[in-house]
Order: sequence, then structure tokens, then C-alpha cells
Amino acid sequence: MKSKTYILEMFPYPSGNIHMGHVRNYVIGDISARYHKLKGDEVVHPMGWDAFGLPAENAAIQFDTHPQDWTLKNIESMKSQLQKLDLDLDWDRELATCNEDYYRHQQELFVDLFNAGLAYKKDALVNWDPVDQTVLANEQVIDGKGWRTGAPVEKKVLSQWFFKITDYAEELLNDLDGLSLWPEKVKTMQRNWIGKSTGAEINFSIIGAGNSLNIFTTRPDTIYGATFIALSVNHKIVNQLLSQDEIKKIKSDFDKIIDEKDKRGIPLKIKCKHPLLDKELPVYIANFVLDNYGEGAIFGCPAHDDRDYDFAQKYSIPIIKVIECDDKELPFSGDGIVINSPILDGLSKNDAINKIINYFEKNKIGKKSINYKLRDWGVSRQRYWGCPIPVIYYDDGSYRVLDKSELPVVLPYDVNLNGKGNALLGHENWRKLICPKTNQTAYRETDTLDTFVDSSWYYIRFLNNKNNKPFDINDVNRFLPVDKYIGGIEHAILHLLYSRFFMKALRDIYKLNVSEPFKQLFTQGMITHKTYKNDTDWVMPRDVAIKEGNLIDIRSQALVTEGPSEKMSKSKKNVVEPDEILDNYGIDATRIFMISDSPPDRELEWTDEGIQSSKNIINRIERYFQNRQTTINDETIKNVEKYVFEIEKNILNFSLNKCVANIYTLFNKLEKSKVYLGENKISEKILICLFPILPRLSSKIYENLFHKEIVTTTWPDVDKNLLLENKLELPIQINGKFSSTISTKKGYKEDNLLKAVYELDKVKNRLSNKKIRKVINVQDKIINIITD
RNA sequence: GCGCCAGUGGCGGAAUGGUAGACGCACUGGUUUUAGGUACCAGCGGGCAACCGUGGGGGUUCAAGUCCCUCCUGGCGCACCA
Repeated sequence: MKSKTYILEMFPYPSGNIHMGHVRNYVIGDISARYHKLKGDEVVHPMGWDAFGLPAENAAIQFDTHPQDWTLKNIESMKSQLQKLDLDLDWDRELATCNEDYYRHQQELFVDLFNAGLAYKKDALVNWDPVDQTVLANEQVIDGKGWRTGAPVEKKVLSQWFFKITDYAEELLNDLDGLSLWPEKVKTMQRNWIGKSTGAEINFSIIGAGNSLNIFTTRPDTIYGATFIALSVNHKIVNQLLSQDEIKKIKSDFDKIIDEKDKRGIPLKIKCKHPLLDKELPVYIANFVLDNYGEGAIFGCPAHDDRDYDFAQKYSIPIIKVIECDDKELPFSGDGIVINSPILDGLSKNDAINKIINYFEKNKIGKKSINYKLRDWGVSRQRYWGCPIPVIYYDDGSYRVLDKSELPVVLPYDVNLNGKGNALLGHENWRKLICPKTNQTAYRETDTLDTFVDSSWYYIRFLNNKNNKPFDINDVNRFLPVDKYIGGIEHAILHLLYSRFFMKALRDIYKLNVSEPFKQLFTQGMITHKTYKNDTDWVMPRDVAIKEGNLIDIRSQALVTEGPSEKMSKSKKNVVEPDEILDNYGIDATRIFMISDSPPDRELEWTDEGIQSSKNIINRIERYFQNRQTTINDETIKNVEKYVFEIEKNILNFSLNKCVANIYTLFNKLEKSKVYLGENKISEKILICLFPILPRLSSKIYENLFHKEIVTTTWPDVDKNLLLENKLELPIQINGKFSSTISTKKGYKEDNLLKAVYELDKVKNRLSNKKIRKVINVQDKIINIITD
């Protein structure tokens, strides 16, 4: 059986237009796909559309159209733009997540997840984006603002669906170690996001009340230094002690704090008992205690924690040192010897942690605990244009997840979109139904799934996009994981973490053999372009010219200043349109420029000179092959062999900029030597190697020379014997510094060669009046002569 | 603040511990062309030279852009995570 290679570029949102970033992304993948096809692999290289999501709803309201019409039209126009790029894609695998034949299977997976206990509903304090009028996942809140709208996120209690990604926290963390072909950076970001910390959960009883509260800490060794307790304002005990109005007031006071590091506390009437000492600890509500981490409560040990120290200073709370250190060093959070702690004195930090946890467990005060920053994934979105959640509700408030036989729940087309709230809520005919099982009146869930659910399994659906089941288990086991997944680093956490979770959850539900969806992840760099500005506005680079040494706007003659090269964006007017570039320079020049000037994982600066020189090398190659003489010599054969080898190596490493350098060097040599190849095996080798990068050019020349299609050939084997060069320009160093080279052959005899070396002028001069102490000969590599 | 990554000509970038600057761009001179956003030839780190040069300082090594320590600068990510 052929070996398989699954190459995938992150599928686009159908905004209507492809941009140069897409082009770079898809060209990188396409080079790989074409190479693997020539190698004879069974290549999967699909393309589809991440087609649900808010922009469609916003556009529908703005342009008086329908999200579906808008989306389908965009898909059509983007598809035709993509086809102009002539990418080697499996269009028969195409899918769009907004189509019923995609999302109906997603509803099935939802049922599976529910039955497996991995989807559940609960009241939750959620992130509410007031502009988009929807809930956001924790991952979608950046600096307290919505990831799309930038609006400050509000906290709201809503009944929401969640996926239990936390069940997989440990595995998601551990399996990162096995992803050797992922960028370290992405793995680090995921590790930080999962945020595992080990410590203890300690129980503090509230004096005079029957109850107690739990606190998570990573520093149980500092328990004897505890001098206060602080709670998040959302802690349930606060809810019992204060009225809603009081809580509201505190929250709004906290919200008004401008300095984010400012510590504020509100003392509560209760006191906690220190679990080990006969001592009362005051209890505060504090603004710096997070409600969504640990237990939403801390014990404060001011001597050994920066935040607790600030707080204690401000509210005159005692500071008790329990780790040996100089008073000047306070707060000291490092390692040290424990003091002032009856049963821990003299121990190191780690020993003290172990001992105190044992003691807690024996005395039922607390226990060892592992805490994750990762929360369960909230997937409910109060929007129309998404996958309906297959759940119905009864009048008594109970609900039922539909059976697979009752699917799909089809998203209705006839909705009234006005931008206020969820259009599905207003669609009574769709919402209301008689439950076939109970004959009761029921109402459909009107929330739809986060679109990150859609993209969490699309790479699986590509394998069987027309199957009437979500996927075929045999095909999943055969074709997954994706061998090379190419896309932007902006998905380092959200999409990639969710997909990893889905793969593992589906593995457990369907007994699949695949645990990780993406074997290799390659994150391509963005495309930048010079920016220009006049007094009031950005100016398009094409409108800028030099006049009398000054940059001017050719439309108004106004002076223009040049800014840095920045990511292409419409607002900065520094975009170039793929259509225009393709028309002016052709597909191959565009392709080779996308990989020319910098490594594919770094930024690429768009320049007019760059795209022009890409066009020039294509013309040069074409001209070269117009000479049909055959004047091959041994050196040419060796050279070609060498560059075939290099090009292959560099394609496999994604060192595509080096591939381009290989092509230039090869043709520089061929042209310089005036050797022509004609209809020869050597021509064939070169053209096949060029094919992944320059498919149009190489297939045209190939067909002219050999009268058959280049795709019917296979990638040439490299004759390793030809790579072995016998002649050698051996470098000579004196005291480790380069002096000169000497022509010789591999396998030279050191003694014989040294005689000739000492006769070299440069060597003679440098060695005069000096005594040779020793000679280092690294055979066939270098000779280093050491003097006194 | 914490964590990653990176500092090499005018610019983008090459260099399994072994001739630093491959390849491209820009630039300079020349040839062809009515003309050229074309093509071709030559040059292109600094210095007249010996030599000196990979952010600074130390170290390991016969040999360091590459390995180790330390500092500086820039970028990215996280950020009151108990």
C-alpha cells in the first residue's frame, strides 16, 4: 500500500476575498503536496470553508441580505480566486461548515459527547460581549475585552452548555511533550494556558458558624505565616453574608480602580480559625482574588508573597516570617529554611510542603491538590448563524438532548434579523414543537455552538465529506493525524487546543487509534508592506513617488512620510491584491516570491523589487531551456545531482527560502558554464524538482521537451555516489585563524600534503621565525598549524 | 514582573564546532537596446596594507556566529493564576 501524506492548511473564513496571507499559507502547503505526490504518496490535500460566524450576520444586517446567501456567495467568489492560483487541491473533498450535511454530523457528535458525559449544562458566570450580544469563552477574552469587538466584557449569569475539556487537562498537557514537530513556542503557550499547579487544598473553619471554606495554595509550607483570609467578591460565602445591593456596590467600586495593581479589601464580620494554631484570622473580600481560579479564596502570608505583602501593609495586618531570610528581602518568595513553624522548622521548602500535606491529610485539615487554570469550554452562543444545539426544553424547565434519529435540527432560513438578540428566539414556529416522545409542548434550544466547535473536527470530515456518518473509523485510523498542518500562530491556543481535545474525546468514544490531530504544525509568518502617511491619512504605496528627494503623494503632490513595514491591512492601505499580482506577474512568480526572501515561518516583506526579481528568474529559466543543444559534462551532472538533493532536503524541512537559493545557484552555474541540456535525463530531473515550486513553468517546458505530462513522472532518486566529491580545496589555519587553501584530493596523506602546505606563500610568511608545536589534521576537513 | 525567541554587510537572510556573509535585493561601473521596471559582464563588510570583523564582557576548545556564564537591546506570549 502507498504511504499516505495528509497536508492541510487552516481553512479560511469566507469573507469574500483572499488576501496575500492566504496565498502564502496555501503556496507553502501546495509545494509540500506536489512534492509528496511526485514521491508516489497517497496525498490528501483538501480545502473547505469555516462558514458559520458573526460577520455573516453583521453583513446581512448592513447590506440587507441573508447570512446564508452572503456566505455562499462569498464562498463562490473566494473559490474562483483560489482556483486562479491553480493549487493542487482535492476539491472533491470540499465542505462548508454552514451546510446541513456538515453540521448535522456535528449535532451527532454533540449527542455523543453528551452521552459520554463530556457535554453538560450549568448556570455559569460568563463573559458577555455587549457589542456582539453573545457569550465568549475564556480564551476569547483578551485583557478583559472581546477578541473580536474589543468591547469590555461584562459578567453575567446564564445557563450554558459546556464541553468538559478539563477531563483531558492532564493528557493535553502531557501529550505536548510528544509533539516534536510543533514549534516550542506554541507548546509553551498551551502549557501556560492549561496552567497546572501542584499544592494543597486546606480547610479553614469559620468561627461560630458550622461551615468552612476551602483554599488552594501552592505554598502550604508557609501556613504558619498566614495572617488573613481573602475572598473573591463572587465567593459563595460573600453571597450568604451580604445583600445583593452591597455586593453590587463593592463590585462597582472595584471596577473603578484605575491602577490594576492597587489592592483593596473589605473586611467581613466573620473570622476563620487558623488550622494549626490557636489564632483567629480576619476575612476580607479582596479585589485581587480571582473568582475563576482555585477556590476563589486565599490565605494571606504577607512575608512570602508580593501581593499579600502589599495588602498587609495597606491594612496593617501582621507580617510573620516563616522562611529564613533578611528582613530587607521581604516579601521573600524564594526557597529557604522554614522557621517559626512548630512541626516544619529546619526543613527546606519541598520537604516542608511534603510534610505538611501529610499532616493535613492525617488530620483531615486538607489534602494534596492539583489545580488547572484551564476551565471547561463554554460553547453556547446567543447567535443565529451557527450550528443549532440539538436539545429541547419542556415547560417545567427540564430538557432532553435529542436522539440521533431525530437529527438534524435544521437552521431555519426565514428569520428576522434586526441585530438585537438571537433571531432564533423570535422564530416561534421553529422554536416550538410537540415532543414526539412525551407529546408535551417543547421548545428548541436557541443558542448555537461556538464556531470553534466547527473547526475542531473539520480535518476529520474531509476524509469522508459525503459519508452519512460523521466519519469512517478506518479512514480516520489510516489518514490521521494530519502530517503537515500549516497556518497562522494566532490559533496557538484556541483552535489547536480545542481540536486536540476533540480528537481525544472522539478517540475515547469511537475507540480510534489517533490521539493527536496534527503531527507537524507549521506556523507561517505574516506578510508586511511599507506604510506611508500624509498629514491626515494613510497613503497607498503605489501612490507614492520620489520628487526632488522627497516622498510625495502623486495624486495631491503632498509630502508623505514613510513608516515601518507592517502587517498588510486595509486600514493602513498597505495591502496588495492577489488578483492584481497574478495578472501582472503570473502564478509561478507569485509562488516563488512567497517563499523567497525569508524563511516561511518569519515575516515576509512585500516589495516591488522582490516580485519583479521572482519574475526575472522565471524568464531566465525559460530562456535557458530554449537552447536545445546538448553539451553536458560530468561537472554538470554532479551539480544537478547535488541540487536535486538539496532541494528535496529543503522542501522536507520547510526551508523553502533555501530552495529558492538552490534554484538560483543551479541556474547561475548552468548559465555561466554555457552547458545546455536539451532533451536529456538531466533536464528531466531539474524540471521535476522545479515542479512543486514552479508548476506552470516546469510543466510547460517539460511537455515541450518530452511530450508527456510532468505529473506522470516521479521524483528522481539521488545518486549518492555522484555527490561524493573527490577534489578538495582544503582550508589551512594557523593558530586557528584561516590562512589559505590548498588543492588536494580526499584521502590525502598528511605528511605529503604538509610539505606542500609549508611552501604556500601565506603560510610561509606567517610561520617565519616561529616554531611549530603541533599540527591538527581533521582528515578531508581542515589543517590547523599551532605555533609557540 | 514571569516565560520564550532573536541580535550576522545598506536590507532580507546563508553557514552538521572547521574558509563568516551562500542566495536575493539595493547600490557602483561597463556592454546591448530608439527606449526600458529587460538582458549580459564586473564590483560590492571595514582597512592602503599587515590585519580586523557575527550586540558587549568573560569562559570551554587546536578551532566559536554556533557550546557555557553574564550583561545589554529588540520582538512575541502570559500577566494579581495564590
